[in-house]
Amino acid sequence: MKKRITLKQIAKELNYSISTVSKALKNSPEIGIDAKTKIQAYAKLYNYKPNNVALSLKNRKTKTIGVIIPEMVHYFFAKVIIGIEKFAKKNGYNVIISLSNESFEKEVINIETLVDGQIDGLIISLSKETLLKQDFHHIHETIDLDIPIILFDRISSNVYCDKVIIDDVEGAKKATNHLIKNGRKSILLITTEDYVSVGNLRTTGYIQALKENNIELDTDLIIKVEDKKGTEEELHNIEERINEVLKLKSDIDGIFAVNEIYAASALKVLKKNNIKIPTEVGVIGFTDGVISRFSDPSLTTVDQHGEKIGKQACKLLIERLNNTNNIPYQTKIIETSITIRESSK
Amino acid sequence: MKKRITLKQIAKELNYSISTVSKALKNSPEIGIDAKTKIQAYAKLYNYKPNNVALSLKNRKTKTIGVIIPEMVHYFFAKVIIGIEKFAKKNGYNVIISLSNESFEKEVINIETLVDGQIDGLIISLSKETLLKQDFHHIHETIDLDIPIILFDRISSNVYCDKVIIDDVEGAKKATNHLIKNGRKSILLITTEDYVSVGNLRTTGYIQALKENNIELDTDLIIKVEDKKGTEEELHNIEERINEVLKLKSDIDGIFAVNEIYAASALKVLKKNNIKIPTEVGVIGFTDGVISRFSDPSLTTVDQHGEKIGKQACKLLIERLNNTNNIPYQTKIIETSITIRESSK
DNA sequence: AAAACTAACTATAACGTTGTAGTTATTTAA
DNA sequence: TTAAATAACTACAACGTTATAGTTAGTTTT
Repeated sequence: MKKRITLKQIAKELNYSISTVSKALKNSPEIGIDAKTKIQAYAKLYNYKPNNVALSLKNRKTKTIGVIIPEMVHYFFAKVIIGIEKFAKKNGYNVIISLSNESFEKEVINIETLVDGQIDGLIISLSKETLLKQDFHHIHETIDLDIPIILFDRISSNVYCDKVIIDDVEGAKKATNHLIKNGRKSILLITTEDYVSVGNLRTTGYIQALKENNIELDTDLIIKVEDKKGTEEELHNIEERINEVLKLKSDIDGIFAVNEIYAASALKVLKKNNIKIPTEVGVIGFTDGVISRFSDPSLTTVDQHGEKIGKQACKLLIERLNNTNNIPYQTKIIETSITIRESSK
Repeated sequence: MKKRITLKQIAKELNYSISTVSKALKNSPEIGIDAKTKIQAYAKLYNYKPNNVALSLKNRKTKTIGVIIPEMVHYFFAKVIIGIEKFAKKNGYNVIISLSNESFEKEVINIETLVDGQIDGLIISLSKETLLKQDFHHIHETIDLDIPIILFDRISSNVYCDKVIIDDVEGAKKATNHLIKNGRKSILLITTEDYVSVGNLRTTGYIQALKENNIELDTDLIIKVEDKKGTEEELHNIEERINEVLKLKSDIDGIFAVNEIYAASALKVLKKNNIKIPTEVGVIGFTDGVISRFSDPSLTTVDQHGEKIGKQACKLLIERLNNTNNIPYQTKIIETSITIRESSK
């Protein structure tokens, strides 16, 4: 009903010019005390708020940050968004969220729509398909348009921009070492195919940890999962493979899974085989999500501190937006930490 | 580097007026074929895209929908957002997401920022604090400003607007009936304090189901949890209370929990007491999330179909945005369904 | 008392678009 | 052959804001 009031209307009503009203509301010294009080009172009464769209047009900035993530139903990404949102709000920025749904095409479309004047900068975690294709033209084009991009977690060394990642190698090493310190020697790794950068790096960390502890690498102890969509049958398939390896290698005393779903699957298979956790086999996952917390036994995990990652990404972006002179690109590494629960001890 | 090109620049470069360029790109019959081809080719070459901010200002609509949810790390809300996002994109709308974090104050601030010209309409699930306070002035003010609001899930009958909900009473009834049909008679209810609307309604459904099956209501079988933030100790507290009741009432053969966290807690306590699931006690939760799917045994749940809710909410909103003549407010009810898993059979 | 200054305003342009209302030539009708 | 019609454009205003550059009237300086 009562539409939002504009400067024009105030000006007309109080018989001042638009400029006077604008300046009075900004408390400019150019304006006399009488006019100021009158205008400010009127504005307050009618709850004047400047129209942000007009401001965006004038200032050529929207004070909005776009975020594109591969999926929503994922503890880690949800946490990252919380971090971004908090930091953004605190600095007067809004956040638009888009989902690529792990699809290259959707990622491209999302970027295009957002770049059409909606946002000042972007924070992106690349989709699996993009990583597989190694096609980053959409990212490059956006950067060329002078719209800064921050990549997090799912990054590529072929893109030059600011990045926020965890040290996946280090995290995986910590996880593996944790199991080794518990006296475990035959550790099963459940990871993804190599094209998923994080899976790849975590595999590397696992291998390094073994080497540093003089444990010989047994490739039969590595399960690489074709990681598409988490359908029921795919899940079943994973369990099947874990089961097979477990039968084949009866001396397995530890399992390191590169995400919590694989870790939960491992728990299930172990329990089905009446293998005691953690006494006979210790299990550790990656990503400290709800599944880990509520599984039985609860899962020891490598915590990625998603909220910190989000905050850092947002910070990098806002810094870049405020600095017209080009600062060199940075890659920030967020420390992981291990949360020890029942599945290992 | 290469900033986005505008109509003005094209006009200057090709020696036409801005209007001509604008019309040529819209394929207006007013413009000659020569000019059209030249202008369109040039625009394509330089990848002209209209500036959305300018369009928003001109059209007084932003083609953006604001969404405010109480929390992000929650399967149900994540699913709702997916539904909203999909439907919005398909209809040329973008989605801005804000988090109220269950706080009344944040909810108010979020609405204020979004309403400042950023969005055409809002989709909101109210925070617990708002529901407790019963203060809806911010919602009313927004509606007064002619900005349509759709409420979902956490609604209030004191607000007049479009709403999308599930039939919580019906869903709880279904759940309770499911247990009863399995021959269970002494069913423990784990619910929230009454001010949380959904908890309240689900309690009602439970009571109704008992009544319809001529089972006498035993209030000792109802645990009402003070539902604040899911801290570790609060969780522990819940488990403690379940344990007590279980000890006290040894004939309990079914448990209905109004969310999946309570259900998971119940599972834990049962297992600790060596009570067989589902043979001795059947368990059913509400919300079909990851916890239910990955728990052991996996949890039977009432599926709220969050994505459908999101889609419906978005549909209602867009319909209202397209219809200037006031249609009466609607409340859409999304059917729940039961997903049967190992915890009941 | 003319020149310089200042206080308190207003006009204008610009951000990028688009729709309406002109303005030219050129062609057609009477 | 003059009026009317048409094709192919351009000018202008408006969306809401702000910064820059005026414009007044009144006050100070000399």
